[in-house]
Amino acid sequence: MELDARKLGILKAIIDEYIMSASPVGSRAISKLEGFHLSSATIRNEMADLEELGYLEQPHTSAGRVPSDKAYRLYVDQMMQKAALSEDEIKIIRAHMGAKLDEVEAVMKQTAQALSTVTHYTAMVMPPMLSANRLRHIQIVPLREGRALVVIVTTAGFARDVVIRVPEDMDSYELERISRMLTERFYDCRMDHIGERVVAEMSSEIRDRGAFLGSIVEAIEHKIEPETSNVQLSGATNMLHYPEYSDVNKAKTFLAAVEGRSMLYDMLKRASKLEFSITIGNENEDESFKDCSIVTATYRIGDEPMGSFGIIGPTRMNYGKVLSVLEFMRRSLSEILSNDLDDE
Amino acid sequence: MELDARKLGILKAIIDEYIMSASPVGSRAISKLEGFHLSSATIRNEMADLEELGYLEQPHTSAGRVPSDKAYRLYVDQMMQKAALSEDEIKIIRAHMGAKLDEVEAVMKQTAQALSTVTHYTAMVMPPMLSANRLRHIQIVPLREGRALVVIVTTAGFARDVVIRVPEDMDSYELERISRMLTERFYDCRMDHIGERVVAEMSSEIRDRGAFLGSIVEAIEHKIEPETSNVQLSGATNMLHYPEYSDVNKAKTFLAAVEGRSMLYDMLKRASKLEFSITIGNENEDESFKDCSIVTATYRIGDEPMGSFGIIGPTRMNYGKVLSVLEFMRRSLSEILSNDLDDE
DNA sequence: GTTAGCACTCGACAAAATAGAGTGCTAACA
DNA sequence: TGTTAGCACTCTATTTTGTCGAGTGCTAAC
Repeated sequence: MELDARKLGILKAIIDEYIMSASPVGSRAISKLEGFHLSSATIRNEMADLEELGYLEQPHTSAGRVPSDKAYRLYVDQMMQKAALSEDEIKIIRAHMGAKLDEVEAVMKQTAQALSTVTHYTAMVMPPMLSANRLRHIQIVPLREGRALVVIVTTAGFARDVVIRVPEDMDSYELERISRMLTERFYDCRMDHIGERVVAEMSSEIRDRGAFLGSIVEAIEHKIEPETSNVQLSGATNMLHYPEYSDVNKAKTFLAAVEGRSMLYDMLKRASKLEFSITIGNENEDESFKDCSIVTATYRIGDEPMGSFGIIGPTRMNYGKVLSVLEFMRRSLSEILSNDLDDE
Repeated sequence: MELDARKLGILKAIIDEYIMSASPVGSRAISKLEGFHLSSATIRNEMADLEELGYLEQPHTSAGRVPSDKAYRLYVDQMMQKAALSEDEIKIIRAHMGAKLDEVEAVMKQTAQALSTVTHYTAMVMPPMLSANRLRHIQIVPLREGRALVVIVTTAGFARDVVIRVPEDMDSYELERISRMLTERFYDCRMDHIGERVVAEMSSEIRDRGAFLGSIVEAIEHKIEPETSNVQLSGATNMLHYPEYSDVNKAKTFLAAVEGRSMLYDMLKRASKLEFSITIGNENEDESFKDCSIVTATYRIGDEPMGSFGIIGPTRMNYGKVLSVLEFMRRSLSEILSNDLDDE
């Protein structure tokens, strides 16, 4: 038995219907649809076949049928059509992304909010990696005895800071001197090259300060990547609208998984290697997302991938719409951030 | 009719019972309690009185009775006894607060987690105000044309940054010069005094740069206060354990109110004027917290109040325990942050 | 002032009845 | 051979009904 055009059509119709209604689809509903001139009995036969092939599932005898993860995968890969954004949706996004984009943090937050508002799902956004940014300034500020704060500023207007230990015998003048030297020497150097260059160029010069320089390099490399707490999350409660989560326990599992944000961080990190990615239900590694689909996109500045963002929704998600939204947002984001970086 | 000792005792027993069980308390349950040698009929009479006085409510004829907000208020003000922390609880807190407290951000996060884990309610923590901190360093780093990043470092190892506009004709040397001058001049100055001192001492000197200095001052004053997004939240999903929130809609309202964190920010801000505060049910201004009680505490460094944190739970909250936990945490926090500031 | 007794109320829960959506199978049809 | 009408059957969701028990308020007696 194979998947001929008619079966495919029926499957698509079932999925579309189920995405709308969230309740099992029966043969009669399909047979009454425009475009099929088949009786419900015929549809029933086809549905039985589709079930045998693993594309449909029956919650119990005599309910309608529900698409399996396998069906969604097929749908996403071959049958789905992208849904253009409506005027209203574009308006909502513009409202969030307009004006005052001075701080990148704010851009990320607005992005997350726009995404969750437009899609009615849960949105997550990871801020840009600093790798492709260039260094503007390093400042080592002595705090209390034995501690200093390293502040690093990059082209895009990011400041990152981290507390390091300093040798007791190092006074504030020396720290200032080192700050100035590092800034001068590595001005406009790509952030992800600083580490090796420091090691290569400087180890010979300041031999007895090796350990100290090491800790600065470590700090820099560590701060290139965003942190868990920087992942913006928005609309987690949107999930409670959906019948899938009317059971409080399911809701709890989902919300708890999302609350820590470290799982989201990992997912976005992994996703940043791809332009777009879709993982459906059981394709998700984590148990708590077995009933969810996760769609992500990666935004770039120039050729460089900078970070990812995505949508988490029920497997019964409006994939077409979500993909369009992500694509739109990907472009806006790249634009906004490039402007921030280059001109204006 | 007045509230004699016996009525008070009965009311306290009812409240204690209801806090434990979450279900309406009947007269028999009370009469069987140690310490009352009264029949259920007598208790019933007293309960009828208490209801008339507004301390008890009846969900419907012939359920037991439930304490009103007024009753909780009385309970908290006069009858409650603090519950000492158990060994286990102290252990949990120590586990969170031990070690690696280099970054204040991390301390705040751990605090929130400790609070929510120990109490099983929702915890919120606001990071310290910078007002009492002293300036360590100001650096103005030119970014693209017409924009610069102001980075401010304070004694406690905080760095705050903000993008400002700079006059087109101002080059990086001048910015460096101004940075150095500001740092030297206001080194060790309290953050909340810098604004006025700049205005008082410097306006005459750099007359034509008034607007520019103004924007720096504004940036500093603005960044003294933490931002909405800095409020740490933990255990929001804990609320779903409680029968009060087994209704998905109630849960949704609560979680949505909490998700934005701006409401929490406002509450904590207001609370930072008091050592401790308890608001019960309807005492909360916001509609979404009408079924909650919120207990907050303010931590200090030396004499200076620095920030607040608190617990949100059902009105039927274990007030005694929560207060003890907050008190304990208030002390730990003050200690940890003082160490961070002063010695080590 | 306290208490035993009693009729009454009301929600929670379980069992039973009903409705309806959907299925699979068979036999007839084109 | 593929399609379809018809029908018996299955299963859930919903409603109805009945029962149980906790709790109350009131009265009368102690």
